[in-house]
Amino acid sequence: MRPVAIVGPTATGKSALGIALAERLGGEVINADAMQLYRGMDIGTAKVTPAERRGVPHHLLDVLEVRETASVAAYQRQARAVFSALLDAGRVPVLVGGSGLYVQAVLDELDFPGTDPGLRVRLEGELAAAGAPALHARLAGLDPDAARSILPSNGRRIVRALEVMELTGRPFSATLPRPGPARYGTVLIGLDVDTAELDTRVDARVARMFAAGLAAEVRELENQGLREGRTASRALGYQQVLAAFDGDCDLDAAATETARATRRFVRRQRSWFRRDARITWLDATRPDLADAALVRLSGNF
RNA sequence: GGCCAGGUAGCUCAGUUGGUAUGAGCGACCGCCUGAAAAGCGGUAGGUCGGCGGUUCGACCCCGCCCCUGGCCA
Repeated sequence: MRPVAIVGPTATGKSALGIALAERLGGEVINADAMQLYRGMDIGTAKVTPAERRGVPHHLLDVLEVRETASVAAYQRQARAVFSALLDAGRVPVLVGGSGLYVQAVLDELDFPGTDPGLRVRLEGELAAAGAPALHARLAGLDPDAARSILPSNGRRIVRALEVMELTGRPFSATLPRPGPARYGTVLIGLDVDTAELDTRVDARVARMFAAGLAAEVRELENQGLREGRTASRALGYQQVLAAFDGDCDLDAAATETARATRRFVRRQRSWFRRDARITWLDATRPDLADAALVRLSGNF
């Protein structure tokens, strides 16, 4: 049986489908959601509870502390190691998540040429001092191709391009993911829901998170260094609750803002996944969802 | 009832000493995406400038009346 990846915007039921498929295929779930890597970020990331997992093993959940910075490259190494181990053991890998780059890092031929914290700090200092356009001009002199594909205002990507060049001595020249088949013969299934309906689901889900004690969860994580966490402190819901703790707004406003930001995130997830022609899309509201997904997996449709 | 302030983009507001609104931020829509990706970056569409009259070559801007909102006084 070929591995399967379940992708798509948030709040469409990817986790539940992943568990259902794993049960029926003799598989195990591998998380491909950047924020669910964090230990303690449960309510706000809608992480499946042990009970909901129904005994299906889940990998790459709770592997980072909130003060640690997430990294696609590190994730890629770990996820591929799990994939290989499962395949060796005759288990079916079920990759589930909404972080497009993370999914791609596992399934496509992406190489990450390394990083250097000291160099990073230096370049970010230069970015702060000179501004993005100045660094972009330098990039244009070193690697015109890269400069053309990165906007002069996008400081972050400019810094990364310069870092790679200083590190490797070669042009950054972003190698676009080849439009080939996915690694391991993985079948990609996309879940989506009509926009108006999904927006309603998002609103309901955010309300549920706040009612379930998201604020208390954030308070606890704050004690564990959430504010120093470069990645975790930016997570939807967490970011907004921290702002409320700072007195910028009350918790109701934080909830409203979280819902709004999540809707925007859904749009961005769609625009990322839409361009991947390998994905077979299913309407997440159909009652026979798991069966429909299984049909795609066996290739008889 | 009287006085004052205000009514400009979906929202909060700039602005025009009368000459086709360079409007801004947020939102919306669309897109980009290689060690922070629930991040980061960009593009586009939105306005009969509260209504009706008047003055003027020309009014969002001046005048009159009216409507609405907030405040103060009775």
